[in-house]
Amino acid sequence: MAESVSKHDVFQAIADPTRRRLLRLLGDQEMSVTIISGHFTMSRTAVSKHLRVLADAGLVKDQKVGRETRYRLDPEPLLELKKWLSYYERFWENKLFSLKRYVESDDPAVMESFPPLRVYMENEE
Amino acid sequence: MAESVSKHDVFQAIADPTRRRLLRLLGDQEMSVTIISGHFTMSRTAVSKHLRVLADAGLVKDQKVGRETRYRLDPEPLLELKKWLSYYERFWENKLFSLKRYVESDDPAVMESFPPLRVYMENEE
DNA sequence: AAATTACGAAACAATTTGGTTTCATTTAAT
DNA sequence: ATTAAATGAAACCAAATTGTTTCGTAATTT
Repeated sequence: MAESVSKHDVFQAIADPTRRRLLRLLGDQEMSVTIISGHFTMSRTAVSKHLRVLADAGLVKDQKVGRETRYRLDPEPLLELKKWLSYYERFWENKLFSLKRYVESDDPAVMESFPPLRVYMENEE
Repeated sequence: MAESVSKHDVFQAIADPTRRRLLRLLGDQEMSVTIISGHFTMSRTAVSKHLRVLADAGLVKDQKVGRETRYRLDPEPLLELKKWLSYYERFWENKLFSLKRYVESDDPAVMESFPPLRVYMENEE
């Protein structure tokens, strides 16, 4: 299961809004480059380059069929993102959730569910 | 709950590996700019600019304390990412999970759990 | 066989990004 | 009152990003 080191990483790949639109589009259906670029105002070549970035990140796969190249979504690399995000779950669970309760409750006792404020330390790590 | 339109979006903000390291660092503890930049080889000013990008995306909050500026994580904007990602859950649940079962099972009957291949249509949307 | 279609490569340009060094300002320490 | 520390703003630079147009090539139609 060796993760091949891709030229572009997922974080980089999804940073661009056009590429996020592409992923959505290809989630519905496999499509040729010309059909895909019909959904955008930019040139076909520009779309093609975005597809290349997505392919380098492993987010899409391409397949030659006759003279056309069809792209389809491969969501697998998004698992890395999911994993990265999961680290921050605890912050939502602790801080934000209790904050929401506090804001919505009007009950000062709820304040106790807050974790103590962190102390600023000079020598961390 | 009007989402203020931030100058930088979350996707953009987390695209840079340095900024992802910053988020991790600030998750542990609130810190001053000097202390933070002590964790990086680049200049303090460079780190400061990364912090600015994160702040523009709402991912960190800053607070002036005397002559120093302390930054802390604000994970809330990551919920947008989580929401975006959730769209792709169905793909993992369908395609990948069944693929994994297929690959690992050696049982050709498992093949039936695959959804039919999508037909290429000229006129979508 | 000739024309058309689908596509990527290449060269180019504008803008953004990610870094630097220098400088001014505010606050704290001596 | 000076000096030192903490920081952001500004000017600058190299490289990457995002787009364009032009061209060549392979496959399909006519």
